[in-house]
Amino acid sequence: MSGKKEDFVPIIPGQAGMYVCGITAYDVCHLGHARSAVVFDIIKRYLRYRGFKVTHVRNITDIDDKIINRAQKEGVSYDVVAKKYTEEYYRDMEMLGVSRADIEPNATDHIKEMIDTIKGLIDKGYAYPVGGDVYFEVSKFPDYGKLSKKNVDDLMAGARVEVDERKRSPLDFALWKSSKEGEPWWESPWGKGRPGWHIECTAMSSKYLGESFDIHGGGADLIFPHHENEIAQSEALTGKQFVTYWMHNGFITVDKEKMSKSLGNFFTIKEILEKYEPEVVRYFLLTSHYRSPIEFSDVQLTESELSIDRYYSTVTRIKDFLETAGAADKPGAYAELEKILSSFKDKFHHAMNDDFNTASALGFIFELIREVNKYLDSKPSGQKAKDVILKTRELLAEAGGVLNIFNKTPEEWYRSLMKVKKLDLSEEALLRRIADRQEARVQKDWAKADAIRKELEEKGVLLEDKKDGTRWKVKAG
RNA sequence: GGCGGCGUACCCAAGUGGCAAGGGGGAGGUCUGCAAAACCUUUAUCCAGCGGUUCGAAUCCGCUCGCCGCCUCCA
Repeated sequence: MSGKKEDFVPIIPGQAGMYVCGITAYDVCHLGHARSAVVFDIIKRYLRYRGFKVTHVRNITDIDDKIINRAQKEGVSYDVVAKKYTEEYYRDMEMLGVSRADIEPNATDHIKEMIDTIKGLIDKGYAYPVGGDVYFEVSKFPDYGKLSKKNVDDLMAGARVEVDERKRSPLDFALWKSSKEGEPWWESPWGKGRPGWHIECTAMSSKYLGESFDIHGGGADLIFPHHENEIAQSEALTGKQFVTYWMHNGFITVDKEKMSKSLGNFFTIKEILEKYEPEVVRYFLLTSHYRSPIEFSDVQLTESELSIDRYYSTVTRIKDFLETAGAADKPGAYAELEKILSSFKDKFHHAMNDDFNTASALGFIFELIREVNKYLDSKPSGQKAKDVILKTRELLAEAGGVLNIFNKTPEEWYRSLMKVKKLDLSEEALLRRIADRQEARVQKDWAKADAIRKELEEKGVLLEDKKDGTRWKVKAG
């Protein structure tokens, strides 16, 4: 609300109530929807990791003009459309490692709560019915505009031509809309109709999180009017502060412009997952701070893929080391690595405590990656060396766990890459060629060995000769 | 027009007034049958520009330029 970073002080110590605006289920989701979901998934995971008991509510708007339009176009009932795209949404989110919210309410399951809320607002004089509609009277709520930092006069000056002359002011917004012929409807004290968009969040958040709660999130485009209107409705009704912390994620851009339905410059999650591994997409979304705009491009996705590959290459080295390390007590120069290890958690927490700075947190992860590689290059052995490496693995897993990335085995990562890159090569055929090449290498037939390596590289597989055999990986990037 | 944000190397990107993280790329090197991976060195005397505050500013203030967003449905 202050527009600045603030320390998190929950209403109930140790707990956090978080409401995040989900989607309107009228079409498939694009990357922008994914960003919002991933960002708040991380926020929830981190708060839990730090010991907060988080109640996460994420709504689905399943009744609205766009849904009705789509249903009419397709000649089906509105709930068929809503159900279809809700399912698509959950499928996309699961791919991206977004966990389910604790409560995922649909608007249409809360018509009664909404009607009660609207009745309350009318009783208190903040809303008025006209015909079958009910509007919220903005002029009755003096704080209107406090979140978006707009003032009512400016809004009035900029108001577009108003079609509905029954409204007392162009700024007044609908709490309840009477239904037109052929539209879905619910019975209400004002006749047959359906709820306005903003009221569901007020009714459902108070039902599940109380009249006042800690965090309310969503995309930056929801600040006005959606969240402003929620504040007006909620605080008018209860007289209490609605939300302590408002958090809004920035946009995905394409050629610097906001990715959006209306501009038509969007990429659906499904399209992107045709070309990129889901973890790549999630990682990409974490490489910038959540409030900054992030430019969507193949170059950036490819770099993300390379970064992840670097991570898994190191995991492979760690695994190889732990399996083959000798007993000879030669711990080598571990001081530097130990230094990084001992400060890693603090740095990671510090980054995440600072408004969930995932980009900075990733930086620390790669700093640790470099140090452990350096240490492994020194060819250490013995128990001390193993302990240090085990500690490294544990810390990497912990950080990756919070961000819900880096949690595959390298084998899973390469198989997944193989699939998404549609390699014209089965794992069996690949292993056969590696065996062929090994034979050639034993014969010191370097020409043949190199030819096989080249052949596989052209198919998208890279070979790395190690002391005890050859490793393969799918060429990233 | 009102309100808000952004501008850091070849690209992406973090940066809480005190020697400019991290990733990708480039150049050189170590290792290797040759590679790859990994590591090392190097690639911003400087953070859009100009002023100001300060012992000290990418970080605070002012102005200028450029880009973007919200003000209408929108993650």
